[in-house]
Order: sequence, then C-alpha cells, then structure tokens
Amino acid sequence: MSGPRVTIREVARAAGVSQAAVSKVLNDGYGVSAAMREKVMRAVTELGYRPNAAARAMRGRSHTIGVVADIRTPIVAQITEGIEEGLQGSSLDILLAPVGKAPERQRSSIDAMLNRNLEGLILIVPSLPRPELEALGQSIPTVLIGRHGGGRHFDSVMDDDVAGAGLAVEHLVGLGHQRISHIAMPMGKFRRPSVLPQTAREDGYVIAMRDHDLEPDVITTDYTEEGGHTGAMTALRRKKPATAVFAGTDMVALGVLRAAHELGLRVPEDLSVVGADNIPVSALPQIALTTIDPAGKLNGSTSTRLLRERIDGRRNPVTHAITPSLVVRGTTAPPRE
Amino acid sequence: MSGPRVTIREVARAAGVSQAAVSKVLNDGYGVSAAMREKVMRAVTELGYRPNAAARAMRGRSHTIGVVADIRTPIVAQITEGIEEGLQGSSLDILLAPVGKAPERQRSSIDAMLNRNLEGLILIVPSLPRPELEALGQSIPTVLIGRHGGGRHFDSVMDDDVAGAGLAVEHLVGLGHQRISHIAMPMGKFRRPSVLPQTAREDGYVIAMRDHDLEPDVITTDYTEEGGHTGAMTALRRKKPATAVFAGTDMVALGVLRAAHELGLRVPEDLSVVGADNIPVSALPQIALTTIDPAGKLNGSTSTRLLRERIDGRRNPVTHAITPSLVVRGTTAPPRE
DNA sequence: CCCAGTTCGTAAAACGATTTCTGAGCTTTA
DNA sequence: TAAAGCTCAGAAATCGTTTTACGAACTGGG
Repeated sequence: MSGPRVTIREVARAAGVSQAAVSKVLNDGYGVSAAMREKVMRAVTELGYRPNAAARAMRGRSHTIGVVADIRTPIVAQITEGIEEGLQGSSLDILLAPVGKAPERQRSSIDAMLNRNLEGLILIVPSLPRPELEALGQSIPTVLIGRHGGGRHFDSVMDDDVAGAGLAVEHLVGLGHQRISHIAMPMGKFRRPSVLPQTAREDGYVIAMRDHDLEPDVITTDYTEEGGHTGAMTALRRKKPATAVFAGTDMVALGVLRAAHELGLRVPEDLSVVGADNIPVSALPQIALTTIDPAGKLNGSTSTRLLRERIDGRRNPVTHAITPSLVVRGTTAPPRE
Repeated sequence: MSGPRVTIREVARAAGVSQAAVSKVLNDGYGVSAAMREKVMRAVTELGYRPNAAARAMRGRSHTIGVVADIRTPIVAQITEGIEEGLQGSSLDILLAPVGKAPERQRSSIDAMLNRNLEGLILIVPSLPRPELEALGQSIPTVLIGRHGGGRHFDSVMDDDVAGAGLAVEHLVGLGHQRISHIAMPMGKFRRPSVLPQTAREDGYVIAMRDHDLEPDVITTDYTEEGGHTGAMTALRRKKPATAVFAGTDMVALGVLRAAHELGLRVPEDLSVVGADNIPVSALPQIALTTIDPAGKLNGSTSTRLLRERIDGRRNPVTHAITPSLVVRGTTAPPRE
C-alpha cells in the first residue's frame, strides 16, 4: 500500500493520453469527451492515484480549508463536526491548527496556514484585534465563529447571545422568579470588548430583566468555577438573596452549584441555576444543569456554507446569527415562597 | 500586510545574489560565507519574506508534521500541548486532522496528510488494524500514542496502564480496603484487543489484587457514565458489597458516584472510588475524584522527540512507556468497619 | 610559477500538478 | 469547395522552492 506515489504522468501513460487530459478530467473538465473521461477514470482507480496536494497547492487550488481553534474549548469539537458536515461532497479537506488563547500563537498559526495556500480560513473565537482580521480577510476568504460585531472583509457566524440570555430570563420568570442575579465577566479597564459573547449575554440579561420590570443585578467576577463560587456567595448572602442565578457560562454555574451546596441550599428547591454553553459535564445526571445550548454543529455547518460562497467569489460581508435554545434539566424550578 | 506574497526571487534580487544562495542560507547553509548570510538575512527581514510551504513541500522538506486525533477526547488537548512543546526550536509546524472513531474517517485523514508530504505523523489512539499501521510506518515516520503493543515500523508512546492500575489498587489497599471491584470494558466477541489501554488496566488490576492475596472482581459494562452506573449497581448490591471501586475511566467513575448517591452511600465514607484519565471534570471541587493521571503533556513531548529522531533517520522501533501518577482527591478514604 | 584542493556562488534541473496556447481534425456555412 | 467555426487533445509554460552540477576565484605547497 506504500511504495513510491503514483503521479499524474503515470496515469496519463497508462491511459494513453497526456497529463493535461488527466488533469482536465479530474477538475473542471472543459473539453473532454466521454470516451476520454472513461479511459482516464479507469486508469485512476486502477492505479489508485491520489493527486499530490502539495503540488496542487502551488499551482491553482489546494482543495483545503484551515480551521484555527483552541481545542481545549469543548465546543470546538462540535463546531468542527459541523464544519466537516458542511464539507460533504465538496472535495475540500480540512486542516486544523491548534492554538491557545495567546494572540501571538494564533498569529503564527494563521501565518502557517497562509503559507500553505489554503482556500479559506475559519477562525473560532479569535482573540486578534479587528484591523488584523480585516487585513486577513482581504488576503484570503475568512469566516469568524463566535465573535460578535462583524467586519467588512470577512463573514461572521455567532450565537445570538442576547436572545440566549433572554431565554434564560424568560424561563426563570416564567417559573415565578423575581430576584435573578447574573454572574458576568470583568470587561477590562479601558474599553468594553463588545465583540465577546460574554458582553452580549450580559446585555441580553439586562434587557430581558427590564422588559419584566425587574431590577438587574450583575455580579462581575472571573469566568471560572472559582469565579462562579465567589460570585454566588455575594448574591446569596444579601439580606434579600437571589432565588435564581443566571451564570454566564456552565463553568461558572458549576461554581454556583458548589456555593449553594456549601450554604446548605438545595438546588433547585431553594435556588435555581441556569448556565450557558452546554458543555459535556452539564449533561451528566449528577449535574443536570439547565443551560443554553449554543448549537455548535449548526455554527460549524453554517460557517462552511458561507466560506464556500466566499471561495466562489462573494465579496460582501455576511453576518449570520444563530438562535440558541434552552435545555431544561434539573437545576431550575419555581421559587419556594 | 497582504498584497502579493514576496518570493525567494525577489529576496535574491534585493540582496543581489542568486535564489540558490537565499535557499542555502535559510536551510542547511553549506558553502555560504558570513558576508552572504548577513546580506541575505537583512533582505529577508526587510521584505518580510516567509517561504511558501506548498512549494517547499513539493521539493524537499515540508517542515510540517501531522497529528491525527479525535478532538472530542479531552486528553488530546494536553497531548497536543506536549507535542508543540517538543517542537520548540525546530522550525517544524504542526497540523491536526480532526477525526472521529470511525476507521474510515481516520484512513481518509491520513491519506490527506500523506498527500501533503508531511515529514512525520503522530497518531493518537488510532483504531486502525496493525498491518495498516505497519504499512504507514514504512512510508512515513510515524509515532503512535496510547496504543499498546508496539510495532516494527513505528514508535509507540503510551502510559503504563498496568502500573497505573497497580497504583490505584495499592492506594486502596493501603487505606485498608479488601473488597475492591473493577469496572472494565467488554472486549468484543472474537479476540482480545490487547492493544487497548482498557485491557492493560484490567490486567494491572488483576495482577495487583493477586499480589495482595485479594480476590479480583471484574465487572464488564460499557465505558460510559451509564455503564459505570449499572456496573456499580451490580458491585454494591451483593451480599458482601465492595467497599471500593476502581473504575476504568473517569467517565465510568462518575456513573459509580451517581449509583452510590442513589443507594444512599456517602463517598468516601461508605465507598471509595478511583477513576482513570483525570479528565477536567474530575478536578472540579464538587467531584474531586481520586484518579490516575495519564501525563498527557509528557506523552506529547516524548512522541515529538521520537518522531524527530525518526525524521533524522532512525529506523529501529522504540516503545516508550510513561509511568502514570495517582492524583488523590476526595473520593477515597479508609473503609468504615 | 604551476597545480591540486578548497570555498563560494550561480545556472539550471527537478518536484507534480494546473493552465494556456496551439493545432489537428470535423462540421457547418456561404 | 473554400473559409470559418467547433471540439478535443497535447505540448509547453508555470507555480516557488530545493538540489545538483559546475565554474570561478582563491589558497597553499612544491
């Protein structure tokens, strides 16, 4: 099954035609007769020919798209699945550059992909400044996932996190809750990074609360389990403690659950908790967290669709928002009183 | 920052030398004077030249290694980190092909990487039959992670799961436990797939129990949360129920914890539980699972080292076993009686 | 001063595909 | 029937780099 690779030249010889003919049959195929196509195809399958992607990439198309993502984030796996699904029947391969959160690392990975003449790039929640992304979009078809705000030279796919937060609040209000706290992330000193999902969730929470004439109560901590714990401690030690908490992330929600446990509060009887992201842990029976599902697969397949449009020549930017859904599990119930 | 890419030809012109000279400076550099190196380097940085990887891949080296892995597995992230670490200072890039468990999918991803003339491949727990892996190893430097057994044409890096299981049993015995059950995975009808970590863990458990003159008690179910639940129900409803359970996987251990909870058993007072894999969930304060840590990062960096040796010409196969460590958290304690 | 042996550098040939250009053979049209 | 138009196929140029082969200039020893 190994041995020296079979090249287009050998296929051509076997079929008794020229290299150009073989190439034309395999690609667009302008000006090839049925007889020739048949001959070539037989030789191709017989020899088990697979075109050398490196050679392809140099001239013409590389038949490959690149995905840049932090694979430590659980949702990346689902998004990737969606991306692959969207690639069905397109002869496009997918290559992933693993990165961390460091912009420097992301930059070098993107560079590496550019060096390979990929046909397009999908960036999952990149932490690069917008001007850089715009420049990138000008040099290669680019789609961003999970970054709010849109741009002029790339497409964007994201969850409508404002609506998602609304769903959470609706659900809790519908159960009869009035004092609903939200645990959010600090925004940094200088400017509000409005491109982040966190910000949108906070906004959505505030808007939905106001819609119901309820007083928003935003508690700012880290987006970690520990942050959720300290945030919840704040919310639950007030003289009129919250009866429900909407955490900005499932991880935060886990910290909230721990805090509740430590304070002797039962969930959901004494306290309702809603998270966001629907990470795998949340589905475990022991956790059974009510949460907002970000539809990772749909994000992936949608971004593939947009990317293919862009590869096919579209220039104008498209922004696609996906409406998340609420997954009701065991951490929400009507309040006691 | 975009515009047409700058090629080696332009660098050569700017430096007033030939293309070959530039190439030699950038690579091995045989027969280049200090003066020439200096000239070329200046032109390179000045023009911001970055060699086109596609062109490189066609002739000579591609400066890239490929990783084939199922990114849904949490440990892959850590392994990848280790791989990157091992790549420091080597001018090698890393590209990841995301796959599922399906052999068909893995095959096509490997093909895709072969088409790109990569310098080497790292396969994380591939589910491909051995002959195929041997053939692969003959056509490209290959290292396998997490697959027991070794081979003739590739290197293997794995955890010493036998030793790991031994650690778990030692720990429990040291605490005073005698009735320790193990929840394992079914082996399939026809032959024992001895290449899997699960099998090694089961073997290690049996050996360690015998060493202490204790009767092994292996319960076979699925390697899932649900499997752990049903397995634990079996182990805990005996007339002389187990006082400790060694689960083959953290996910299984979570199911055990749930079963314990449902039966009104407190952990660790009434039941000790040890898992294996140290997935992120296990570290959460509410779970605090005692488990065996597979040293993912070390697996990664070791495999990179071996791969580089192979790329540099080594032919004989190397198998490297990593001794895992026990992470003691809150689910283990001395038995009641 | 000549010759062999180094050094340093370049021209040109790969690598394996795609694409452009050209021409051979037919068919249609005037 | 000659000119024009089409269709199909191949020869050759091209992509950007590495590598090979070779020549020029310099060195040092006799």
